[in-house]
Amino acid sequence: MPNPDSKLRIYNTLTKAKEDFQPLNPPQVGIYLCGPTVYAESHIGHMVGPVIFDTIKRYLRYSGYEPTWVVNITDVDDKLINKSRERGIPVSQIATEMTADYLANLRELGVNQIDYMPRATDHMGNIIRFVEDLVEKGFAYAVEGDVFFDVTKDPGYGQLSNRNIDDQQGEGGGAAAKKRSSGDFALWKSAKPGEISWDSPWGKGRPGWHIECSAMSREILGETFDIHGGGLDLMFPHHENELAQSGCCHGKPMVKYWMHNGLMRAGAKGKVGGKSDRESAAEATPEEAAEGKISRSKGAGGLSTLIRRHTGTRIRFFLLRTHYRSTILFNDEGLEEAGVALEGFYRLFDRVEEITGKSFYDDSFEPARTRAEGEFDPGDNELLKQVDEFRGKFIVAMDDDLNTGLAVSVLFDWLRSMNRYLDETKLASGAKADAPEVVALVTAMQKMKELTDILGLFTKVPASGGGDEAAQEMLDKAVHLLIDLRKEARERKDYATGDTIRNRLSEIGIALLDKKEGTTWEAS
RNA sequence: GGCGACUUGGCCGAGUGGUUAGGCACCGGAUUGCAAAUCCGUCUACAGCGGUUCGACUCCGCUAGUCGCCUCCA
Repeated sequence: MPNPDSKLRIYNTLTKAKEDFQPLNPPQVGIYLCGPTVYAESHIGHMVGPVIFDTIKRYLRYSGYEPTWVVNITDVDDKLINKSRERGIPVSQIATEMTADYLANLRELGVNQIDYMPRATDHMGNIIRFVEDLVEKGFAYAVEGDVFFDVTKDPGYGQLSNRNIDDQQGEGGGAAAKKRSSGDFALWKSAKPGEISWDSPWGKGRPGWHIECSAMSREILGETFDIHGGGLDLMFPHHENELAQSGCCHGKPMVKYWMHNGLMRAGAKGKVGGKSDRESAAEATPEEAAEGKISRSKGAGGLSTLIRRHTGTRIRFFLLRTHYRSTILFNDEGLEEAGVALEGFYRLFDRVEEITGKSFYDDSFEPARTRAEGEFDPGDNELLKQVDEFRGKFIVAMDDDLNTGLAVSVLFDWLRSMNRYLDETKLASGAKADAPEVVALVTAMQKMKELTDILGLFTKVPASGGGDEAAQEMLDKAVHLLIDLRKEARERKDYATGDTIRNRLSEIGIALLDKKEGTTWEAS
């Protein structure tokens, strides 16, 4: 065993219970997360899965495992085809653009742990083989160029989402008439004239929605792997169908642990439920009220804009403050507050850097990379005893189904403890590096870094005052403050002061322009 | 109609059968030339009604409300 101390427990959607995490082939852990269909720009809801799984992978490695994480890109499907028709450009171009957008957003949020990002269109042969296999084994049938999965052949069908085929509302659509039973779903869809297509034993066509995940996960992670994740909305039909396809094709379970993250809701202020909701709903703008659940079809705003305004770190922190399985109510005030909360850490890191000369944002503190390596003896140092306790609490929280919210609260206690220590020891910038107080401080921060690295927080220097827009606004206000001071000085004929302000600003690269209607400024 | 999740203090959000979550905001104090920051402290809780129990916010039931999925939304 890589780490006999690991007591990680994970909530498994399939069994609806928290289970001890036991990988199939330790120390290896295979993780597959359903990625986006790249037909439009991503919104914040698309980041919940990536951020939590990025954290899960970091934590698994910290716990001594060797995780491999796959996120697929679905780059061919009906919505892409529609978009292509709308915009008059090829499907591939839309996919390329939107994939780039998605990747840029991931990068901003510090999601950098993905090992493979397979694209459906790169796995066509693989997908077709999978469908052929299912047909041969009698789980699927071809009708006029389409191939459907026969849900009646799978006695376990519905186990993940706990549904009964007979209870389901029927489905319309042109393909319905071809199906043996209404619950059957498409594995392969025949191409209409002019549509993007690939050759197959059933004629020209494209894959159905779910099959690409079954084919690609098998290719990279094997017929059975450890963790499969995605948003709660994918549980049915997407994951149910994947599970059915792969299970029937291989005669064994596809996945050991199914993990589903909660969905975001666009947020009016107030509670999600309860009495106050009626009022808060009334306060919401019609746009907000109509939005409800964030989804592409309802037009949630571009994520890149949000990142520019709030920074990726802030958004990541905001997501990690809540447990991954709960609904996150998302609004601007929430992000704003997350930013305020984060400030406290930035100030601590500044204080510490003053004293030690070490930056928290790089690897200056040389944190341990695994839990085993990070074990240490605090001796009878009061600070380090506390640190050891915080570290233990943090790990317990993470072991309990990735309770990042609780883990973050430990960080806040830790923060206070560090500030208290700095207040009491009165350490300042001249402190000797080998002074016992400084040595303890460095150790404490090293431990903190060890854990914040798991959450992927504080890995880069914070942009001052938030994103670009916020910084611009702040700069503008600051310059106007100086303009006002200069005006007051000139009004009492203190031209020396007035000119000093203008000249000094000019040296910085800010030109003041005196006009009839007042003074403005521009970057020179 | 079927399946499922949820309801914690001004707001956001953890958690537990009897013991301080945490954050933001507020208030009091320490510190500070003033302010900020920091520290200390206080104050607002577990939707309603029943039941189990020595004891429930935590378990069970009912009621009310909110939310999600039910063929292509992460």
